[in-house]
Amino acid sequence: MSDPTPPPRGRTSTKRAAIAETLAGFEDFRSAQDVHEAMRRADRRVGLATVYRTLQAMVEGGELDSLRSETGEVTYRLCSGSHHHHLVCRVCGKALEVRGPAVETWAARTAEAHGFRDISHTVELVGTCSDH
Amino acid sequence: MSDPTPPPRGRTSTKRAAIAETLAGFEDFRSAQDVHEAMRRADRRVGLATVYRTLQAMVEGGELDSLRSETGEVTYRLCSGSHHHHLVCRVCGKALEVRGPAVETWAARTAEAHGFRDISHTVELVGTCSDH
DNA sequence: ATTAGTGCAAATGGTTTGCAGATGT
DNA sequence: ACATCTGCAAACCATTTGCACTAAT
Repeated sequence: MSDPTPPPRGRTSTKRAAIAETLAGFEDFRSAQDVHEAMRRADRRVGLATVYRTLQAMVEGGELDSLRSETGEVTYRLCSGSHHHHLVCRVCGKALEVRGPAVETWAARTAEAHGFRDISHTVELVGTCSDH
Repeated sequence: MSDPTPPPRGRTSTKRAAIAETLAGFEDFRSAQDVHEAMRRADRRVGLATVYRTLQAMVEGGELDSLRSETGEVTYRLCSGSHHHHLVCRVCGKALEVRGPAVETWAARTAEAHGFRDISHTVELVGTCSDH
């Protein structure tokens, strides 16, 4: 039911490029506020609203992955392509991508067993990495 | 490192009992606002702040399970005891408890393989149930 | 010219907090 | 009495929106 082909974007945007670039400088998930602050410090001022709008658009366009932090803010990171989940360190925030065929299968089967359609799943692992 | 024994509660609270009772009338996860509203309609008025405070206390005391909805609000439900995950209908909100030994194992192994300790995981399945 | 993109400030909406008064022990 | 519990209103804070303005095509 969802359009697999990302709809055409509007005209080329300077800010959007700057935001994407800033995001590229990070390894893990950052909030819109983080991105905005980072750009401010780098003297690449952007309106906070623009950051929010752009980030959302990028997620819809499939360029970004987003997830909700434990405190409830939405965080973003450049998309790596194929479907995967995250293993996040609760101390340093480092996030590793992990793939879990076992989980995908389990999710599909479980959903089907209960008569659910169009299943999507959220799987996040949080732990303390070896550096802590 | 965390105290496994729920710390002693304060004195017996009337409101807390009312809130727990209200929550008992629900099957799936409800937000603090939902609970507050339900109580208002049942003529068991309570301050919204009290609902928030109480709900949080109950989660800490291990009486409630809480999770964040897709829109970011925190939702609560009486704890059912053993560890499990949820299969939620995106249309009616109905939530089924599902157990996934496969997922637990996968989570533990994945974490270990990357040197992570004290792993906890979040797994939520969202789909459309057979009634829709 | 046209229209999408942007900034700013104001509006939202869930959640938290400060504080005075009610309540259980 | 005394500490905890409550309610109310104000404070918070991430996010959204209205609107005038700038810039890409």
